[in-house]
Amino acid sequence: MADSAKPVGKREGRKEAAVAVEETQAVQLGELSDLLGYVLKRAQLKVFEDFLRCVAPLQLTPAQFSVLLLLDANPGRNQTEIANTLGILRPNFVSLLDSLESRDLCARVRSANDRRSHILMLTEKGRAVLARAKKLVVSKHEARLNELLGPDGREALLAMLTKIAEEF
Amino acid sequence: MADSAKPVGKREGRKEAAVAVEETQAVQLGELSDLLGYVLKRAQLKVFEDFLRCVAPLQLTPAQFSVLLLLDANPGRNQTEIANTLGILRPNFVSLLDSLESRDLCARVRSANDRRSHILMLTEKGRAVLARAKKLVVSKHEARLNELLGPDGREALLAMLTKIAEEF
DNA sequence: CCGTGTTTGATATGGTGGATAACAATTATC
DNA sequence: GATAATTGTTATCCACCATATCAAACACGG
Repeated sequence: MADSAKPVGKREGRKEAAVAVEETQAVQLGELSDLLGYVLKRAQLKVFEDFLRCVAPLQLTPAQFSVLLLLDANPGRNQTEIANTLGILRPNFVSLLDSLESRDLCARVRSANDRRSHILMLTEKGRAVLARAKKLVVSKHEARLNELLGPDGREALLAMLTKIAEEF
Repeated sequence: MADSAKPVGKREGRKEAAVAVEETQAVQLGELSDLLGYVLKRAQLKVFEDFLRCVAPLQLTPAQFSVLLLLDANPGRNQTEIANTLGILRPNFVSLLDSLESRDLCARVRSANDRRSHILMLTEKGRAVLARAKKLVVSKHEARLNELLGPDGREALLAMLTKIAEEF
């Protein structure tokens, strides 16, 4: 703290010099841009983000939407079966179902065969909401992806991702 | 509970009957298999899972690895800059850095120009670990993806995901 | 200079998902 | 009929993400 504490270089304090000379030079991603896992996660976040926007009027998360879809395609199944196919652990599936049931989108019905299990089914409202959600997803969400990648690009992407998801 | 409570059919008690007749029929994914977001997330989980396995000997998560990569490619940057380019919020980046610094993989050095900020740098050990991690990632992780998709397939996938991550 | 506003790293905190253990009720098995 | 397994549930823990706030340090206008 003898002669120059700040006087060091107010004239081009590295920030101003940067603006003039190098515009604060952006951070280089480097090899990160070749890391499939990194780009994959980034893309996934963007896609989910857009999904939420597109289906916002119906207040459905990707997980909730996927449950409604499964219930519609698989009537008569119980919680364990639905949760398993979605890769959700049974304990965590309970509150997810609670949220849907509290909104009267689906219902748990005690099975007659096995009184331990709950048969899951969509309510009328659930079917209606699902139908509207599907339309939003197709007309806004997937449409935007189609626009960005092209129909064939989207198919190719889907095929490769499916391969990874199933065989990796 | 009059005549047959259990006697209903021990011989094919609905589970056994299923095994014989329908093998407990798998739950149908239905339209879920065409939902890009769903497949994308599934694939992402698989890839991260494999990454963890491949780089397990070095005890590095994808996030930690990406930080080491960035520090190596961008010497002299501070926490805010690194965190921002990774999409990590500054508060959450603190503990992530703590974990790396406590293992002596990187270090925070007070900047001379701006004594608020910490210049981040890899330690010798950090560089060594990063080098070993890179080898594992390339030789095991990315190699497996190459094997599954083919070199051109992997490139095409990377290109489309990058497009989504950047332009979506 | 000085006061106001901003930035940086940090802490605290809340919310959400994922994972395990344990439990009562029910069913399966022998 | 006793023992084991399954189903839904609760409780709990941990990892991530997000917001508000703070002290220290800087920037800037008067």
